[in-house]
Amino acid sequence: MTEVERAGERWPTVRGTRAAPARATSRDVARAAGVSQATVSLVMGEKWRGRVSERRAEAVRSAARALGYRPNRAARDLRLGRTRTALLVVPALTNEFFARVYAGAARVAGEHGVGVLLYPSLEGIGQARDPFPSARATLDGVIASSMAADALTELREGDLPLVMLDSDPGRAEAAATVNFDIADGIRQVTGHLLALGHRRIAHLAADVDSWTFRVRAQALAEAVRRAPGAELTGTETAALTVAAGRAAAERALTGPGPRPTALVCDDDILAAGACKAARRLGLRVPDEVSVTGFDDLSLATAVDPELTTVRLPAEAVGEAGMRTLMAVLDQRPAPGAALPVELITRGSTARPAQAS
Amino acid sequence: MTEVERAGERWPTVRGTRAAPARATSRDVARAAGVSQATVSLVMGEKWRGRVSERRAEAVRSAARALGYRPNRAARDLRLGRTRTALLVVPALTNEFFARVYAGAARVAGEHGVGVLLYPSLEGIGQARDPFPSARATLDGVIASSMAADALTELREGDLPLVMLDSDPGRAEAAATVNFDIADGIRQVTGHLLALGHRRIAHLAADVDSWTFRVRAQALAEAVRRAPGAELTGTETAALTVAAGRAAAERALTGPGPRPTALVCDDDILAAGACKAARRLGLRVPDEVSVTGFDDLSLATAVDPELTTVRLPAEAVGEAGMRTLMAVLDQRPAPGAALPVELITRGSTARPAQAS
DNA sequence: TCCTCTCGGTTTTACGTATAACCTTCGACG
DNA sequence: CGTCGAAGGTTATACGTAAAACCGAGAGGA
Repeated sequence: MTEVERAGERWPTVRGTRAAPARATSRDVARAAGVSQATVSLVMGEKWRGRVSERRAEAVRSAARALGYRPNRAARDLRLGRTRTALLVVPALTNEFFARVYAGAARVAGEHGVGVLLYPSLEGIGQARDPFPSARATLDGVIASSMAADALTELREGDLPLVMLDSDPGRAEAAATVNFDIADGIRQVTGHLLALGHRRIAHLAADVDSWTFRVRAQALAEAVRRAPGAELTGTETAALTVAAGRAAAERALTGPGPRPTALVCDDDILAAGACKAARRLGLRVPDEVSVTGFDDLSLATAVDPELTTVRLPAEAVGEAGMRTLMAVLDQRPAPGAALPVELITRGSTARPAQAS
Repeated sequence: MTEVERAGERWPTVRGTRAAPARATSRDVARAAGVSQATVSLVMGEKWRGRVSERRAEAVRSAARALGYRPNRAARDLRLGRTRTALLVVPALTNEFFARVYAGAARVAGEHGVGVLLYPSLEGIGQARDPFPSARATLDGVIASSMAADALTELREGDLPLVMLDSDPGRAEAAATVNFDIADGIRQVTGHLLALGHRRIAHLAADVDSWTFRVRAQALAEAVRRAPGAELTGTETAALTVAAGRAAAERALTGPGPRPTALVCDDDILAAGACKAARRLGLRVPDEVSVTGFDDLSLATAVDPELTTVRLPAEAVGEAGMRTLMAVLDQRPAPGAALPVELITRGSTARPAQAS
C-alpha cells in the first residue's frame, strides 16, 4: 500500500514520517485552484508570463489568498541552494553606531527578501559557543565592519562573499569595501580647530587596532604637521567607554608640558568622557579646552555642551553594504564606495582662551 | 535510464535539476566513513547511544571533521518542520536598552542553536514592505517587547507562540510574560526623593501608550499620594528623545504654581534632556532641581552630573524571554517572571535647596 | 533445536518547492 | 492536408536531512 486517497486528503502510510501539516502548501493551493502544484509554483514565483493563462493565474492567486498560503522558506532554500540570509558582523550592537548600520542593512535586505543574522559581539568568536552553529553552513554572504575584521578568519569557513565596511580597501579577501571618507572627516575637524586658533592639539584615540582608527591617527598627524606653528602634543588611548575616555583625557590634560587647548577624540563616547574630565579638572568646555567627537551619535546632543563632531552616515553605510552584497551575489559588478562625511559644529569647540 | 554510477559519483541524469554541490553533505561523509547516510545523521544528531558502535561513531566524526561537514540548515528545517528561528520585535534597536535585550536573547538562542531575526523598528509594520516576507511563514516563535505590543496584531498571522516582555501580564494572547518589577523601581525612586526631603515632584512621562509606562505613572501617583505633604505637581509627556525631554522639562519647570524640586523621568534619555533644560533655565542640578532617570543606560554616566536611575537588567530580560520561548516550544511549563530592579544613586539627586 | 531478543546497522521515505522535460491542443502555413 | 510551432499545462525529479521501518547475526533461554 502506498497511499490512501480519501475525501481529497492524501495520507502516505508507509515508511518515513510525517508531521501534522501545519499550514497550506503549494499542493493545497493547487488542489483548491484545480491546477497542478507546478502551476502554483510558476504563478507564485512570478515566472508565468507566457506559461500560464491569466484565468488560471488569477484562480491560483485567489486560492492562495484564501488559504493564507506562504511558501515554505526552508523548502525553497533547499531547492534553490541559497538561503536568502546574510550575516552582519559588528563588534557591539549596544553601540548606537552599529545599531544604525544594522538598521540600514536590514532595510535593504528586506527589500530583497533576505533576512539578516547578527554576530552582535566579538566576545563569542573563537570561543566554544557559536551563536549561529547551523546557520553558518547556509549563509549567502557576510558583511563585516572594520572593527571586527581581525576576528574574521575564525568566521570564514566557507568561501562566502564578503563585503567589508569602513575597512582597508586593500584587503584582498573582501569582494568589495564600503567606506566613509574618514580622512576627510579628520581634515575638517582639524581645519575647524586650526581656524579657531588652536595650536596645541591632543589626540584621544581608541585602543582598537583597526583601519578606521589608524586612518584617524594618520590624517590628524598629517593635518597638524602641515599647519605652521601647530603641534600634536600627544596621543592617549582608551577603550571605547566614557570612563576610559575620561581617564585618558585627564592624562592628556595634566601631562608635562603646556596643556593642549583642544582634544580630538576618536568617537563621541570618548569625547563625552573628555568633557567630564575637563570639568573635573576645573576646566570649562569649550572656553578653556575644546573637545571634538566622531560619529554624531545621539549622545553628542545629550551632553552639555553639545559635541562638535563628524557625522558618519551609519544607516547609509549599512544600506550600501547590503546593496553591494546583493550585487556580488547576483554576479553584478560591485564598485565599492567611500561615503562623504560632514562636520557638525556645536558647543564643545570655541576659540582658545589664551589665543586671539 | 535513472542513474549513472561511476567512480563513486552519483549523477542523476533525468528530469529535475541539480545545482553544483557546493559543500559536503551527510552523504559525502557517509561515503568517506564507509557507512550509510542514516548512520551519519544518527551520529551527528547525538542520538546514537545504543544504535551505533563507538568505532563507527568515531569514524563518522572524523570524516565529518575532515570534510568540514555542517548540516544543511534548510534541509534540516524542512525535515523537522521547524525553523530554529525566533523573531524579536523591539521598537528601536538604536535604543541601547533594546540592543541589550537583543544581546541577552541572542545568547540564549545561540545556546539552543536557534537564530534570532529582528523586527528592528515599528515604522515598517503595517506598511507595504515587509522586512521578513518569507521568514514569517517559517518562524518558531515571537518575542515582543511592551512598546511593540500594539503593532502585534499586524504581525501575528500564524498562531505562533508569543512571549511578551515588560508587558501587561494579563494579556491573553501571550503564552508567557517576562517583566521587570517596574512599580518597585518607581517606589524606590520616590522613596529616595522623599527621604531627601522633596515634596513637589513632577513626572516627565514618555508619550508612548504601553503597559510599562502606565505602570510608572500609576506607581508614582500612588507613592506620592501616600506621602504626607507631598504632591505630584504635574505630568509632562514627551517623545523618547533628548530634545523632546528638554522641552517637556522646560514646561514642567516654568509652569504656573511653585516649581517642583524633583523631576522623575520615564527613562534616562528624557532625564538627560531634563538636565539640559534645567541648566538652560539657570537651575543647578541637583542643588536646585533633582532629576531621576530609568533604565541605567550608558548615557546615565555619560552626562554630568551622572544620573540617579533605576537599573533594569535588560540582558536578563532578553535571556529570560528566550528561555521562556524555548520552554513553550518544548511544551514545558513556562512560568513567566518579574525581574528585580535596583536604584542606582548618583549625582543628579540631592536634598532640595529650600527644604531642611 | 527452535524461538525470541537485542545490537548495530541499512533502506526507504517525506518534508515543500522550483524547474527541466515532456505532453496535448490548436492555429497557421506551405 | 500534413507539418510545425507556440501556448498552456502536467509530470517527474532533486535538493539534504531525520527517522521510521526493516533486517541480519549472534546470544540466551526453554
